[in-house]
This record gives sequence, structure tokens and C-alpha cells, in this order.
Amino acid sequence: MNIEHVLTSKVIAAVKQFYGVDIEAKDLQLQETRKDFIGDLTVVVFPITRYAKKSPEAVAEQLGEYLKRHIEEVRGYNVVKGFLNIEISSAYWLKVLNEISEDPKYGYLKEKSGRTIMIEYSSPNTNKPLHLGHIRNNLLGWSVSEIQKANGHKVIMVNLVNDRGIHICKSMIAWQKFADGATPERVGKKGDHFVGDYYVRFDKEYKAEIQELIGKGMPEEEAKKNAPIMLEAQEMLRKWEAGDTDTVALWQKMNDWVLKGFEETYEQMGISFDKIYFESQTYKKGRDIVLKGVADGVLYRKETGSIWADLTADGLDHKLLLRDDGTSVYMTQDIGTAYDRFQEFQIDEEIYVVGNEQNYHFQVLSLICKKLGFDWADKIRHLSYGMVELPEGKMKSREGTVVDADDLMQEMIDTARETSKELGKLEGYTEEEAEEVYRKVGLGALKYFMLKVDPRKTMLFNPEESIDFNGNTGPFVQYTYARIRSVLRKAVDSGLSMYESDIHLPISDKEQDLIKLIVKLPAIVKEAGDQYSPALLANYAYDTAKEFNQFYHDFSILKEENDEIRNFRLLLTKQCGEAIKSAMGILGIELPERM
RNA sequence: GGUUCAGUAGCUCAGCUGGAUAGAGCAACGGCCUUCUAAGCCGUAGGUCGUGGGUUCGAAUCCCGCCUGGAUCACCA
Repeated sequence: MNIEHVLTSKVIAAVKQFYGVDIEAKDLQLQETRKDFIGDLTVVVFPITRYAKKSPEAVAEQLGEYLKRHIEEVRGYNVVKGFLNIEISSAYWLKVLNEISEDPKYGYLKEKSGRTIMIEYSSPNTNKPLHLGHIRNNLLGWSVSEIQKANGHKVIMVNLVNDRGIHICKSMIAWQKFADGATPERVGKKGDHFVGDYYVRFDKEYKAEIQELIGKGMPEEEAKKNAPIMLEAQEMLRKWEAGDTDTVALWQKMNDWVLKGFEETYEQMGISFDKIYFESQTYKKGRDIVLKGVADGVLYRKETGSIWADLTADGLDHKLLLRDDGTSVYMTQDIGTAYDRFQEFQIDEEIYVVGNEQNYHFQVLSLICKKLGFDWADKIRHLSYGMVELPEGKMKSREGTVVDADDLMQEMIDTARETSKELGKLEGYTEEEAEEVYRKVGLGALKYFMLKVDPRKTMLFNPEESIDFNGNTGPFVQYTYARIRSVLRKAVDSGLSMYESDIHLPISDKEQDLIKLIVKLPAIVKEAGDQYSPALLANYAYDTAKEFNQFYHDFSILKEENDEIRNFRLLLTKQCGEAIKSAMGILGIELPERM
């Protein structure tokens, strides 16, 4: 039984006894005592004052006395204004620490919730490589999935690859015209980068043609529509949709190159999927559902034949669902795929990890699904995240200010290598072992930097700062963990055993603070799950690492002469490492044993 | 204009289901390597929590107005 529950129930009992009023746990405010005050937990008594008809101080005093008498673990209390600060005995914290040490996967909930959550993330286009924005998406999607798993839910991670459309045709046309039979293998380039180059090439040619037409006196708008290369791309899209054999074969070949490239990127990033959907196979979906919606009178048809949803009653506009020619649009597809997924899987929730530029889309999606009468309409959820900006301003592919995902990851690893070598770390490691550490540190820096920020917020990615391994960064947490492992290795080497700590000596405040942080982990995992926010876990890992660093600095561990104290500190060190490992592991950040 | 998200130290971010004197890191300045990893630790300095009202014992946190910035409002995806 956790001390907070005990306190809560006893306070309720006391209020009942003294003031004859029944209050509920949620009306009670029990919080951690602020650092500047003495105590561990604080009851805010202001809300109780109105039943008691006494001053806040008197109420606090009365409750404090009661708690001290009735709860063994309560060692003492003090009252400051309306705050009752309760001091918990060291014995309690030691007991909890011992309990935690028996849990091999501390921080992960053991009981299965029985809930299944589907998470769709990444969703790349197959015409160019992944960039900085995708990195945030991928890391968020992955860590949120892991957080939900840690909360005992079953998670199905899916990726919906956008492998069709005019943008793909642009790369295809440019390749046909300018590649002269080149392939990624022959050129020695990653497939997604290879294809992306032709996408850029298309844009260059397209712009040149527009200028040429304008030079001949054509208005800009018209020139954009009539540039020969654009007409070719549109023609290619028509051929693709008609199932033209050569076009489909080329499309297949180029998509395979790109997807192979993506696989490498995903692997380097440490993410994966349970199932991959391709838009080329799903883009016609949803049509029947929409037509049924018309029959049911939920949707309406215009004279020209197109089908719409009227959302003006909800403060939104009219939304197109089927074109005049009867083909689907993006929204229609999403309705269709969602429908299919709820048919195929027993899922209790579906989360889409998509940038906030699509907030409107998802608002409309859930509204229309509700109108269509689907009972799963309220089970879909948009995990919206803000854009990633650069110090110089926005990323623009046309202006060449895009930060490429592969390049960035490599740059981070290179910097980790340089820094590590400069500091003369990792002596005695083989080249291979050292490389593994550089990889963990470089990627850890990137991942932590991205995940520590509240997903909803637009974030600024400063490449230089992320490579600076000081402060609130992944490498700092990793470094702390490496030191913890080092201490534990040395303990083993010198034959020190680590048994349960049943010391009766009082432990210091610093040590108690550290235990309290360790104890908090499961609550943080739960909260992160409720809020779909890895940021909480990242900041928790940092807080714990920082607290450990102070402890490490102030107290001797291995050199402590008193066996009981040394063993206690070793156990504390070990569990601190476990807590950090769990938190970082859930975020998808690996921890090196040395660095 | 409609919808929506945000605005906290010079910079990047925590804190937001109302609670005590608003916290970190970076940058600046000053200390600490004969002692378990100095990618570290300690200290100094830095704030009208965008703004004006309201709700109450109490507001960075909740409500309303305003200001500023982002996103979005296609027979694109």
C-alpha cells in the first residue's frame, strides 16, 4: 500500500471524525512538499477549512496530530499557514527502495489493460528522402507507442505510405528524361536520395520552362499550367491510373528504390512498424460509405455531381468528399481506411501522428464520421505536433534549407565521435565498440532534443546547440548512466555484494530525494500515457540524472566504510540507473555502458 | 474574416486537473580535477509569467476581451 493512499484515506477519516463531513479523495490536495520546506508530502488544508470553522493553522495542527498518531510511517509534521507538511520515516523509503529492486522491468506496468491502440505515424511521400519534420514525427510516433505499451496496452504501429500522385510522377518524368538509365546501385546512392534528386531536377526544369513561356509573353498563371514537363507529368498520372503497364512498372521500380532507402533510415533511427499500408491500394476507399451517406441524407449532392458534407452547423465550411467525376479525395480515403481498420482489428483507439497543419482535416474527419453514425468516431484521435523550425527560419525544400534526416543523423554521430576522442574517452575499447557508443550518443542527443519538448509546440532545432552535450541533453543523461554502471562494475570487481538494505540509520535528505524521484517513475509513465507526451519522461530522466550527479558528487559510494551505508548507496545507485534506463528505453534512447 | 494552437529570464524549454518565495539548461561572471568518469559539481547575476478585466482565502494555471505570432479554411495529399 502506497503511502499517499494511506494518507488520503486517513485524512478523510479524520475530517469525518472531527467535522462530521464526508469528503472524497479528489477533493483532497496531497502534493509533494516543496524543496524549501521540511517534509515529504503536503496536505493543503484550505479546502477543509470551510467545514471546520477554524483557522487553517488550527485545522492543519489537528490533522497533523491525528496522522502522526494513526500512521506508523509518519514521523512528524509541521504547519506553515494552511499547509500541513508531513514527514515520512526513512524506514518507509528504504522499504520502498527494496521493493523496487525486486522488479526487473521497473517502470513498466505488468498488468495488461486489454486495450488495443493503433498508432499511425511517419507516413512519408515516396518522391524524396525524409527530413527534419519526419524525424520529429517518427520519434514521437515510436515513443508514444512505447509509452502506451509500458502502460499495459497492446499497440499496433502502422505506416501509411503515400506512394501515388502527381509528385511521384514528377520524379518519374525527370528520371525518364535525364537519368540515362542510371540506378541507385550504379551511382552508389541511397534510393530515396537518388529519386529525390530527380524530383528536384523536375522542379528546376519546370521553373526554366515557365520562365521561357513568360518570356514569350504568356501570363504566369497560364505558363504554370502549360509548361510541357508539367503536362507530361499529368499525362503520366493519367496513364498510371489507367493501369498502363510500362508506367506502372517504372512506378514500381522507383518506389522500390525509395522504400529500400526508407528502411535504412528507419533502422538507423531505431523505429519500425507492425504493418505498412500503401495509398496506391487504399486511395479509392470510402466511396461506398460516402454514397450511403447521401442515401441516408447525411451528405448532399450538387447539381454538377460532386458530393459534400455541410458542416456549417458546427462552425465549419462545406467539405468536398467526391469529385464531379466520382473520384475520392484525401478525406474520403481517410474515412475509408479508418472504417476498414475498425472492421479488421479490435481497436479501442486509433491515433494519427500528423503535423498540426492538418488539425482542420482531423477535426472534419471525426465530425463527418460522427455524422455518418460510426460508433468508432470518438475513438480516433489526432496527435498533433508543431513544426520544427531552424534558427535561420523555415525549412523550404525549394530554397535548399531542408535538413535531411540521414545527413543529420550522420552529423550527430560524427560529432559524438570527435567530442569523445577529444576528451580521450573510451580508451581500451575496440574500434567497433567505440563506434557503437558514438552511434548511441549521437542519436541519443538528437532524439532527446526532439522529445523533451511538448509535442504541440513549434520547436526550434538548433543544430549547434543539439550537438553541444552540456545541460539538459541526452548525452548528459547517458553520461550519468555510464557513471552509474561504472560504479556498479567496480563494486563487483572489488567483491562488494549488494544485498537488501535493512539499515536503521537515518538517511540524508539528498538520499531521500533521490529515492523519491525513483519512486515517481510509474506515475510519470502513467501521466505520459494519459497525455501522449514523451516530454514528461524525458524531463524526468534529466531530473533524475541531475539529482544523481549531485548525490554522486556529495557522497562517497565505494569508499564508504560503513557496510550498511555502502550497501544502501549501491542499491540506490543501481535503482537510479534502472529508473533512468526505463525512462530512456521507453523513449527509444539507448544507453551506453561507458562513454 | 472563420476555426485552431501558442506567447514564461537575452536564447532554448519546464511548470498549466488553481496552492507556499515561478524552475532548469545555454550564454555571462567567479570557484572546484593527488579522491568512485570534470560530457561533471558549486556559486553570482538575470522575471510587470503578452496585456486588461473577472472568478476566490489563493491565478503563470480557470473564464472573457484585446495585442502579437504560427497553422489551416482547394474538385492537392
